[in-house]
Amino acid sequence: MMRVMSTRIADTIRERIEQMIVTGEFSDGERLDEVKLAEQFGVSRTPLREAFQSLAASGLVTLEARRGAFIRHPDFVELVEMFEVMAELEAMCGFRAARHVTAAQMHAIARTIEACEAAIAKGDFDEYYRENETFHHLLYEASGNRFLASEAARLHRRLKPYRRLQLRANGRMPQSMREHRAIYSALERNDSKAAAAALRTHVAIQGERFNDLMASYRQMASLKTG
Amino acid sequence: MMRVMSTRIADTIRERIEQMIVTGEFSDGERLDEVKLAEQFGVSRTPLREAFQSLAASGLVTLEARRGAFIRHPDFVELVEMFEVMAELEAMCGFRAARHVTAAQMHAIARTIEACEAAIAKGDFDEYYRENETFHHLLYEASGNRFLASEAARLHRRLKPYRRLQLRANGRMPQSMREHRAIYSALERNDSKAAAAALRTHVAIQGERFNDLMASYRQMASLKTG
DNA sequence: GTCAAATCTCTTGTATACAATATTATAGAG
DNA sequence: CTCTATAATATTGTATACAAGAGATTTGAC
Repeated sequence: MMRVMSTRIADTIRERIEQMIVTGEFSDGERLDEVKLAEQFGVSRTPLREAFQSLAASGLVTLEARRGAFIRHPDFVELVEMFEVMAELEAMCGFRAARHVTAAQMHAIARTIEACEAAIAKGDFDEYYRENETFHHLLYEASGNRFLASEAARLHRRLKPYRRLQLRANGRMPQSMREHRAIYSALERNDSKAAAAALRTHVAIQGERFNDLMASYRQMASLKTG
Repeated sequence: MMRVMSTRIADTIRERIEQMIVTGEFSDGERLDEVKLAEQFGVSRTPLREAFQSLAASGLVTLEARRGAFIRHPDFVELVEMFEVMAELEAMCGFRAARHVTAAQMHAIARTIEACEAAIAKGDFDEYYRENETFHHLLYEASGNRFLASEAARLHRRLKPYRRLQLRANGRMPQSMREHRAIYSALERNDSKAAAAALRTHVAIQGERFNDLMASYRQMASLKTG
């Protein structure tokens, strides 16, 4: 889980631009100016172009030949689609985890659930987000399918900013915690179908959650164009 | 489906290297020599490095900081894992397609099935592979979830060389065709669960198919080290 | 005043030069 | 002979220079 420190400028730049994108510093469709950004970061265009490619690979920007890199915020429909796939991937993780999870993994999962609840009690949002992420990553690992785990983690990461807004938008945390416990319980009983169903519910956008996301999306949209 | 012609050297290089990787011209773990390849292709290192990044994004090579780009053939376990995820993604496509598929899409799917059968009758393998790919891509589109479709297509593409070997290894084509018809039938009846199940069976590696893949993998492995 | 064509500028794509790090070879000590 | 430290070499990472295409602007015709 610990990131290895890289001395590559391109990687650093990539992270900084990603942060800027995620915090809504660019509007949708905006072109990323190579020379301006290079100047701003005090580097040449070379590492910037590498960063652009990397960002394009994770879908945050699109590269158009001889036109440049353009910010690509998912529209609302795409966002729903992405959450739908995320739900299914997590369900798959849960399904498999119910059979493959080890005692040590169950212990670690239990610990993050408690840490989440403690964070809520303290009102420490950042702590909650961190522990929540750990919870999900542990689940991916517990699937026993490392490729699945990496794909799930990739999409999870991509959805991070939207999930965060969604949760912050209203007091969904207690409900989310109950779902965590339901997932844990299903794993404990080695009930694959229940685990899959619990995770699908936990992640999917349906009912009021749909409205929550829409609200948070509008909020982001207003940031973007502002 | 038609690829737009790009004049970027980097893109051309990327495709050529990908082709070389896929046809087993590099051994697993082999380092791709920037200067040698640049010379070989008659270009500078710049577009080569871009191609490396792109290849890394699709998982064909891994980039190690200040060490270079290394060929990353999936080992057998990883391959099975990837097919497992592919099966689930296709099942998801089928599940959704059973509800969303249009008459025009059904027509197009029927046409590719017939084209597949005609290709088998003619003994035209390349034709079969092309039509089979179209069949699956049509299914992805029919899911009505464009993000899902793009993710499925991405993984499908990544698995292409292995699927090809697997099919060629033995006379699985007739069975595969029966499964295509079963999928079509499920879609026609708007039976989501049946469509999902049929696709899971079609793609998943289980029973004898496991042995087929293992055999073809050994074949590739011998190519790689040879 | 509007439209089209040509030119000019700006931006990306590629090549090359330079810097910094990893790998290998070599020399020396034990 | 082996192990370690140091130097030499090779390779990647970054900067800069150059080439080429896209977009903007100006000029001209109608």
